[in-house]
Amino acid sequence: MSFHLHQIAGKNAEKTKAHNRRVVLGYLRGQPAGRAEIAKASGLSTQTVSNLMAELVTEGLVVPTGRRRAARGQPPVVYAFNPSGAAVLGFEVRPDTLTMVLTDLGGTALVTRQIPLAQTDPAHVLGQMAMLAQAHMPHMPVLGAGLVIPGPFGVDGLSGVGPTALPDWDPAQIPLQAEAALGLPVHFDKDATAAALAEGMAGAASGLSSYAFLYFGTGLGLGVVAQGQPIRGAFGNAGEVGHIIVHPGGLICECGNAGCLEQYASRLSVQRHLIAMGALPPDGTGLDAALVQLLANQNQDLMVWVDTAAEALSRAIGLLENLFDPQCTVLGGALPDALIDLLIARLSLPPGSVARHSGRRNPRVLRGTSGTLTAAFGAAALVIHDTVTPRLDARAPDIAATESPPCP
Amino acid sequence: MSFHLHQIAGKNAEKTKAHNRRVVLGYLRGQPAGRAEIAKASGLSTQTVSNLMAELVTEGLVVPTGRRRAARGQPPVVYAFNPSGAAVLGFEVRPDTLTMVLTDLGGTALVTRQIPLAQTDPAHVLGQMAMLAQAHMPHMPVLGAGLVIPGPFGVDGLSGVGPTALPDWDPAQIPLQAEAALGLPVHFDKDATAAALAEGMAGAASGLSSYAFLYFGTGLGLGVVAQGQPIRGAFGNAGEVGHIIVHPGGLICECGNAGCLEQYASRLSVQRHLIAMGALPPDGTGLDAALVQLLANQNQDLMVWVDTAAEALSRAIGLLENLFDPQCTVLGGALPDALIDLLIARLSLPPGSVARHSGRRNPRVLRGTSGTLTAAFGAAALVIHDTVTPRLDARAPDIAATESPPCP
DNA sequence: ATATTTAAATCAAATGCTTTGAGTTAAGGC
DNA sequence: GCCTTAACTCAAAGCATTTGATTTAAATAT
Repeated sequence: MSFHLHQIAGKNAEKTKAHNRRVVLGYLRGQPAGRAEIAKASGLSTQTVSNLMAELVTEGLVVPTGRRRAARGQPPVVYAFNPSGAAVLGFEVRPDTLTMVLTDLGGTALVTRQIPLAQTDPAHVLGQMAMLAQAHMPHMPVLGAGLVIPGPFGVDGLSGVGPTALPDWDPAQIPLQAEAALGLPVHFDKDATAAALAEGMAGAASGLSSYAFLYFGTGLGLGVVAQGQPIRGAFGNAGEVGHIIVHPGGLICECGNAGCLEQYASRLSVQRHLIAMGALPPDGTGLDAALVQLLANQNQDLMVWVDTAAEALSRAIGLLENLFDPQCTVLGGALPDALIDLLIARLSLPPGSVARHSGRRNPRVLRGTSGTLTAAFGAAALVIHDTVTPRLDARAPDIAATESPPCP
Repeated sequence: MSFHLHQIAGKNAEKTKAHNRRVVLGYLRGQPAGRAEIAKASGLSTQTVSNLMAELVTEGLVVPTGRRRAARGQPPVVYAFNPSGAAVLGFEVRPDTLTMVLTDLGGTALVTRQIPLAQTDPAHVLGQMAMLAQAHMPHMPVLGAGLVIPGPFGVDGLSGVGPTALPDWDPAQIPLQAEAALGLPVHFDKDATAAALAEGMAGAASGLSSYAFLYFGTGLGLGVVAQGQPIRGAFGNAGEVGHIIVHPGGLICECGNAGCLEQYASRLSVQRHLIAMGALPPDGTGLDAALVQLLANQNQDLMVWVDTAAEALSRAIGLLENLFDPQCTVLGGALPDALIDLLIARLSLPPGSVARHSGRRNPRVLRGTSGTLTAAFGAAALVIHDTVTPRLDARAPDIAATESPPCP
């Protein structure tokens, strides 16, 4: 899988059927419904929906839940999406850890495993992944695997440095190698984008078609879903929010900028702050426990950081609102819930934002799924998303096709 | 047309054919090709491509350009996209002016008209539009009309104020009314998004699938195309770049923010600066002529503005790069070419950007189409884009469908 | 109670496109 | 000249959706 949209593929009857299956599944994931309702919503004939439903029931992806007696007429047989009908794998690779989750189609964890990584070369890690997967194969069918790593990919001065560096992980090669190693279709993406999809599937953004997800990993990531589709950009690096400048002339970042958001609002930044204040040992261990503790005590050192971080985040969220016009912005990832809640409470969002819309139905900012497994669940969500969301298929270029013509 | 992606529609044989037509046309718009090549690129059979081509040739959208003798085997008959095969209309409505362009499918102008608007109520303006269209109907088929207005739509404190306000122009109603008035399919969007599509069709971004277009209108707009699709956001307000904060604590903007980009880099900002410097009469007339003149003289007052604007733009472009990961960022719109060139020359882009990518093939920033007709051409581009780009069709909700479930 | 109305679901063609496989045409290479 | 390669065409087959007539089942009216 590459990130450029090379050439959109043509369709035939089979592709059309696959599309319609996704339409039906996607609708049913939102709410249980009878066949006639689905037909009306999708524009398909009831007969077609009947045929598809019969297949989906056979496969176990959908289950009838009895008749609904509502108005006149024969009451419809209501069908519901069956999360237990199949499973998916999600892998998150970080320089020091490999995380695997096995979830059902609802995103509910069946198995979670974390193992430390001594080496980070793809061959070794893929071997570990295959081993883990082998050891936890469920009885239900496994539809595919998601694989996420921290971004950005292939950026001078950003990718090779810092604690998230994974050398030799080429986005163009890895998915194919992973498919070979796992024997499953593999969906590859960066952690924040995947985490955003997870949030849209079962979390705070469920049911939304346009939203932004700020992901606290080591740094700060961003996944944006616009009109139901994740934004990936030309090289899969969209959403590199950690290095947007919120304080011109502010703290120097290793990326070369001054005043990067990540310097003010990230795990690393709070860790550094607490070490400097003597609230954490110099090696920075025990951050999560300390955060919970300090938060409970309303520790002033922490509050100082919260205010600074909230100011920086407010600017960033204002930006995201004006650039992406999301239904809402969600904050989640590897920080304690209570801390994220506090950050949200301390936000002062800029007034000049398209988020102040008369048609708005959602809060501007919400807390999403927290915890260190967020990205791995996101990886699983990549597969689920692919299963239930209609899409435009791309075709890989065959022979030395021009990848992107030069800007004239 | 609404901006929420309500529910994706199912496909049948006819829809499939329409999709495949777009695939073929889209490929041919990039480069002339033989049928076998198109088949290979699209994954369709040669027979299908043959059938589609026969239709497209009959309709005049595609023309054979002779055989290409290349390697062994029977030389392919090469077909080219025929821009003259049909025409499209583009309308731009501003509070004081209605602009219409009639272009061929290559985006080349056949007719351009501007008329002043005394009233801005939709009924009157739609009447004027119908009148203009009527008066300039070409002999070739007209595929549709694009209609653009300045954004944002429905935003408290932004939409109703300032020189771009068009009260009573409801994005949910206008397209339908326009279709009735014109008797053509109408594509509605905000000016900058449409202008971006135009740039991707024939301008600096042609052939690119991910790019950002900064549009100098009265204020400063942004259109973003990601993976071939324009980003519109939940309410069609994505790309409201004028009100992102580039100078925290800087100049007060009427939106309520301090330090908005628009205060530093826009027609209004340079106009205000030149008036303050006495280089322009207090009513601000004659801006364009003055700009050309002052530029030729390397006027110091103007240079001061250019440096300030370039600094603000550099920050904004850095942001866009990190958030959208475009192949390049294009600057265009209602400023003289030479001034845009100078702005680009004076940029100092931040180093911490995913644009510093090893796979990069395009300049980070380019000048695009300038002139006051940019947005109207963009409106026309909406129709052309729709004609040649495969898409996921949405279905309008039928009866009291939940438009967007509340963020839980 | 019984008949009527309304709506869902099924059955059995029919329809629309795409694909397949055999055959034809036109060029380069030996 | 003959073989190979590749593009293209023709006719039949295949796949999935649609259409129109029927059946089923509940709410309402008589």
